[in-house]
Amino acid sequence: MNIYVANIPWKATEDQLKELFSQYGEVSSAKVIMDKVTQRSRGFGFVEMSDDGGRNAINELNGRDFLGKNLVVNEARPREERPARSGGFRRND
DNA sequence: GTTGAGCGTT
Repeated sequence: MNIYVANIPWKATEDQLKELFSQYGEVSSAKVIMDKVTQRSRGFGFVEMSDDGGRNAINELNGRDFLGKNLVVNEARPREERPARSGGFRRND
């Protein structure tokens, strides 16, 4: 289950997210989104874990306190497919 | 060394 985690402190990392969500289920993977240029944490990330454990974590970690900040946990939106940068859209004439 | 609404790089 893909989980969207927002309002995370800039000091938080993927490992901390993984440990935090691991308490409610088996975290398959955790990711913190950071700037592509500055490489600084944008303050939000994503956590992938079991479906039942995910809902469990969302219900418990959503609105909870994390490193001094109120976490915003929700189900992540589907990322369409793999929109790679290769090529692009064709101008339909 | 800065900042604070939101949905990721493949």
